[in-house]
Amino acid sequence: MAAHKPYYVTTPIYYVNDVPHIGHAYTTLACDVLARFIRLDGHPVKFLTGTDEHGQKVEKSAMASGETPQAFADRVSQNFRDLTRLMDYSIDDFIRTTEPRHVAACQALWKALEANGQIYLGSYSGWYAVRDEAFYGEDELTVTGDGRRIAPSGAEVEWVEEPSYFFRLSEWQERLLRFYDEHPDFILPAGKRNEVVAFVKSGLKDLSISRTTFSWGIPVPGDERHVMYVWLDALTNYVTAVGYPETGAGSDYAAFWPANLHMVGKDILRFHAVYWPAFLMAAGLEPPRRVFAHGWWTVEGQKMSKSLGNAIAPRELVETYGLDQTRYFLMREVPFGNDGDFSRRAMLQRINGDLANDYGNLVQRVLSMVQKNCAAAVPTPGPFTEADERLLGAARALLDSCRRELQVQGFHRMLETIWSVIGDANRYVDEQAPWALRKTDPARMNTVLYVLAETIRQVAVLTQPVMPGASSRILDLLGVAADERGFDRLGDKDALKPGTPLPPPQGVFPRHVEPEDAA
RNA sequence: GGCAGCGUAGCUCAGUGGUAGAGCAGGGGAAUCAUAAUCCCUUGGUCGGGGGUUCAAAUCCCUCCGCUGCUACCA
Repeated sequence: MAAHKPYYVTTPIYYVNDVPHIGHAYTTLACDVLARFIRLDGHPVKFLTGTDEHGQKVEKSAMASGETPQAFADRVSQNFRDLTRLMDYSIDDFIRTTEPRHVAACQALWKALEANGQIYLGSYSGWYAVRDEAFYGEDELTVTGDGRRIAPSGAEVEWVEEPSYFFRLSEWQERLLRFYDEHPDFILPAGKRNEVVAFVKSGLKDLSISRTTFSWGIPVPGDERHVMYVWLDALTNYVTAVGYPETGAGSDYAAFWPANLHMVGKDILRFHAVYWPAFLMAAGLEPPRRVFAHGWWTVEGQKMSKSLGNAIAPRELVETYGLDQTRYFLMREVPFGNDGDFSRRAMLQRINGDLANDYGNLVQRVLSMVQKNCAAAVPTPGPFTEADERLLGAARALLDSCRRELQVQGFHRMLETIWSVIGDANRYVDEQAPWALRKTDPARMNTVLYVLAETIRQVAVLTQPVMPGASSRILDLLGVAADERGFDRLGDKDALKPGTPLPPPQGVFPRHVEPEDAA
């Protein structure tokens, strides 16, 4: 396979009406881990996130706070940029749907659809809830005593009828089904795929793709009374960012499209797995290679909600537990794709058990012995025993297993695999008892400590995508230069060099003690 | 209502025909290099209930109970 195949991964663009919470942080984190992993594996990566800034809700929120929609969007979009810095996301681009490049791309895509006969003017009517920006079916509504109609969400609806452009989605049903069939891993996890297929099989209706009831959006080319439907606008960001409509040889589009992965929350799967590929195919463009729908977090067993006020701010987590710890927990605690629960107890278990005790203490106990007994330098190994080879072999096998897991977004299994080697290493320390060898067989002690240090190097290189800060400190402690930390250095020929001077070890993963307990 | 999925040790989950598993939690022990961390041993499950197929079922079929998701234009 091409060794330097480019990889393009995207987060959804976040709606500026929201305040960033753990859910946003989670989606982007998963992409970041993937992006970092693939870069370390030697591929060019484009990692995109951004904000979705159009729509009636934004218009209304802006008005309510006495701002122009643009000023409002500027202000709130910044919250998501700040999240990038807080979480140390290695993004390559941050797109905003109000940027000129995006307006141009949307209008170009619209024209392409129009030129292909995929758009027609009709009219849309139905019960509409302004608050929800959504139409509801007659059967979904309840009528109050005074004759008002209320949507399931509690919002009042009104009858509206407006001219609207439609996309011929109904014509794409068979093509989509064939596409799902030919690309069985297009939608992950598999359960979600089945839902989407069932939905498409149940029949597709044409999709209203323009609105006239508000103006904060991208004007429809040639009919400026209409603005584009928010999803057509929003989804297009993925091609905007690779320079669409410039698609020629040498363009970013040519290099990175189709995207390898759109990471999304399970609530917006349909837009990405049905409408988006249909839009693209209808415009003569290639659909993305994969859409992964991940699950939601609950907090201490309860659903996150505004009314409960229990949404977790990423900043609070990072300040309380540390960035690497937070990133590790989110990627390790829950099988990726499932819903999961965030609890203080589980967090502490991961921080103290997995990080402080297993990983951190392994590094500390090994490097302390090296510091004291090997003149503060990488020791010189003698011949390797079977046990030595076994541990080194397990460590060297990690890269392949990690690759395999990440190919299907198995973040938790990747970490599980790495931790099995950390467990092997701790057992090996106990079995070999280098503290006893110090007196009986110093040469053998050197070999044991070398094997351990090299195992830790392998592990630390591989934990970089999840915990960039801590992994980097561990590699510093091992005397590995900053430019020697790619996956291409995991082989034997780049193993630790005996004699390399090492700094005094410092704890990398402190135990977390509850402030109440400490007092 | 329809379609799909799930229900396995206290907790989170793996296991899809061949003598019930992991991590954490609980109990006992060893060691002392290390962030009192580590290592070993161990308690614990009639695999949601019932019926069936099979030499053999957590695993296949039927049925019942419970839970969840999807069932179009809300990020």
